Amino acid sequence: MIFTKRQIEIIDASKDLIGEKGVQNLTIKNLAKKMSFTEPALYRHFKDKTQILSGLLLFHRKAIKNGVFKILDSDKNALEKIEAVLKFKFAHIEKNPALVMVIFSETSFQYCSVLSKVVRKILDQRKKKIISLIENGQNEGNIRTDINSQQLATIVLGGIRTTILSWRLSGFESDLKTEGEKLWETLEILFKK
Amino acid sequence: MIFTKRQIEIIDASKDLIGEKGVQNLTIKNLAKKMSFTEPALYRHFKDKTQILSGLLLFHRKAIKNGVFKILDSDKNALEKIEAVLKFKFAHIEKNPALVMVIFSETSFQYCSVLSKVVRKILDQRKKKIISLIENGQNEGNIRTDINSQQLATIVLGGIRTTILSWRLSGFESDLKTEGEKLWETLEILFKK
DNA sequence: AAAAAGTTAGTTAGTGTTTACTAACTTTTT
DNA sequence: AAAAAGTTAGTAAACACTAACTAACTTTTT
Repeated sequence: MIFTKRQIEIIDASKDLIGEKGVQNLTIKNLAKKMSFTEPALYRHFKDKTQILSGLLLFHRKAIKNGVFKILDSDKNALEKIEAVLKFKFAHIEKNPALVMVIFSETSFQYCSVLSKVVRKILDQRKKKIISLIENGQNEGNIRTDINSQQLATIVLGGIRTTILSWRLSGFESDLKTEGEKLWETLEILFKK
Repeated sequence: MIFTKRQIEIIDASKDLIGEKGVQNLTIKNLAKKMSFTEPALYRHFKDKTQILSGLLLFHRKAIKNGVFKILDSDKNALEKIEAVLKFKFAHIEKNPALVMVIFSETSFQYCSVLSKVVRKILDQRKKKIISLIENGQNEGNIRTDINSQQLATIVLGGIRTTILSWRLSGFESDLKTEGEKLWETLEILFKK
């Protein structure tokens, strides 16, 4: 999955369009206008619109993966890693609100098989990663073991989701970073042995 | 907010269409076909498409409200009420999957002010109700007080959200009821004093 | 009680706009 | 000179919605 310069420019413009007015604002026409060239020119770089959107998804997944990888590779304990990942994600999302809109739109993509597969894969991998982190924490003796890792992961993911949703419904005006920190405090208390 | 017979039929048909293939499957054309009459006839009953969708939202909110009201009015303690509300909601959603698709689409509606207001109001009220329930539980001494009600509500809502999302991504094949019960077990352990 | 007037709920036929996308041609880059 | 990246001008399909009309029923007037 290698993108050309222009493709990345287009992906970036798409992200901006979505950030401005949601997924339905990403039309070929608007995209061409934002890129300051004509609609057919876009098709020199992407086969169709779906490829642009899945490009956006994959491009950012790479970025997130890299960030998370560094954290997982560090010598922190599992609980600290979860904390770091959480904070990293909130920071990334605060910088790229458009991403949330795309990921949150599983609904819209549910019947566009290409996109729904991409989204599902991303969500799946994320869940697996959190589960294994929690299991590490349980083995280290930092996380309670009276609730299984799957269920604890549901709580983590849910907390993230709800926090981001509130932020979005506030028109991105509340402070996501602070809310993220509050969430972490709560999770820490709930999870500690 | 009173609906005629026909309006309720149309709302029901809308629900079915959305349930079949998502929100974007709800077009005037499809709706007319499902109702076995022509498109313009729809406009005899609803001013425009937005009114149909917000009708769907409001109609079901009423149903849910009634169900929840009975629970809140019962003589259970707060923790038991939360449990009952949770189970009631999972049951209602399992019966009406289309509803989730609409509510989950805050994204899609974010820039349609009429619908986003309706959705936001629903989510807001729900949150308030849960917060006050949790506070009751804290006063009764059944729910831990070292985490404030707002944060605990985030955890509850998040858990619900994630559970439903998993179910949806599984193509509605996993058993929502069972998953809901598992979630409750977890929440009960986490919340108890 | 009968005619006139109005209402309800449907029809046919169509509008204008937006959508993603394409064929054919031209310019720019290498 | 050839490939890459742009243009103009267009397509077909989908979209929400409307104008004009009508059959069947109800209400009002005489």
